[in-house]
Amino acid sequence: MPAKRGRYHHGDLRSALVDAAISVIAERGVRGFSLAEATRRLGVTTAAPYRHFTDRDDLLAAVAARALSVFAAMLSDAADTADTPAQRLAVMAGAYVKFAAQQRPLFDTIFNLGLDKSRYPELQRACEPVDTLLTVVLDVCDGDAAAANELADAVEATAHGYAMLLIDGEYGEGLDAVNAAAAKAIASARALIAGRQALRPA
Amino acid sequence: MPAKRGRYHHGDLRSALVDAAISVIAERGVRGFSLAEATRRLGVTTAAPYRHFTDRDDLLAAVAARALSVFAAMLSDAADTADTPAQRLAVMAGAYVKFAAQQRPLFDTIFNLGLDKSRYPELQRACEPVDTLLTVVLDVCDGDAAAANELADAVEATAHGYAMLLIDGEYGEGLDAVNAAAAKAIASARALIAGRQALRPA
DNA sequence: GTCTATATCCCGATAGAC
DNA sequence: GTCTATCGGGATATAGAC
Repeated sequence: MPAKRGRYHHGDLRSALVDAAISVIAERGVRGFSLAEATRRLGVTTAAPYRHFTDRDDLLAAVAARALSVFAAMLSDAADTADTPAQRLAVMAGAYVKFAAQQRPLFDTIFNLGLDKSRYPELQRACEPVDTLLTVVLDVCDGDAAAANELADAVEATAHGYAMLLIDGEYGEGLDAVNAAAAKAIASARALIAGRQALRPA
Repeated sequence: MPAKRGRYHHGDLRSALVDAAISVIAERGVRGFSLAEATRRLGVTTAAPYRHFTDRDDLLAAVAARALSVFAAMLSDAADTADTPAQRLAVMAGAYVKFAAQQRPLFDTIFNLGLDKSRYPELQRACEPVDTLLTVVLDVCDGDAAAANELADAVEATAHGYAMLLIDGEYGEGLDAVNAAAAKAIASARALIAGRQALRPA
């Protein structure tokens, strides 16, 4: 690794661009992102990225893929702190909300960018670990896979809703709002588990 | 009403701009909206809107306000089809999801535009009817206002999550996906009501 | 693998005429 | 209340040199 600093001529511009994109998104929001600004921060020209990405969206897809792996790791870590499947599902709901708040640029890149996921198979693959994690509920439902999916969907939707409303400012700003929303997501997950009979189509 | 058509010189450009904005958003997405495109569709120049709105965001806030009134009406209509408070809450969750799908430009303007709601008091007021509607759960919770708020929050978050994931394409496209998501939101609302004991901080 | 230079396009906003 | 004209800004993307 030569690593001549100061002017990304050292061969890892691709990865550096992903980092730069994240910091641009962090400061200007996901819809304030521009490729030009990212290159400016790295001291390269606007033409440089086109060696590594076909276009602007291609770079953003790479950002989303990285974001998904961080997301999956966070959910996984949370799950490891619990001992029962029901507890695992509940704490993952809390972690989901905290991820949205603590890693907002990443969360926004995944969910608020609106890129055609179908066009980036890389993203489809990156989603799988997250889906897999939520399947811990299988035990809760006595091995009924269909019931487990309904429950996992419901908890995911609830966590997602709290996350979105939180970053939208509906619960206020600051750490207290984050903790409150996460606690509500956990409590809701428990309520869904308790009332899961009602989830079945009957 | 003079109503000289053909070139909005008839005095209702303000309202026409709101309509045009909605159709632009419908076709290009909420982040593809531009003031210039809206004026183009009306056959007026880009300078014209500034008689009626201070800037681009001011117009979008007007769109959001109209969207919120449509939203509240839809929730209200749904509530009227049910007889018990619990049923009312559940069908509103379903209507929430359907609104997102059927009036997507309006839904996106409310929730996916990311405008500073604090800066537009007009919007704060437009939100109140929606919040009020969700308070029907007071009866379900035996008059316990705190418990009712928790439950209303949980149902709102769940409906919001299903709505967002639906329009994100997580459940597929088409009418079937919409109906399935709405049904899930209703079932989840019932499950939350059934398991509401778990919502209390304990 | 990056740079220089450029082509092309779009946007929001304002000043002043009518 | 709308138009004409324009300013100033920023974006993506490509061609060709090094």
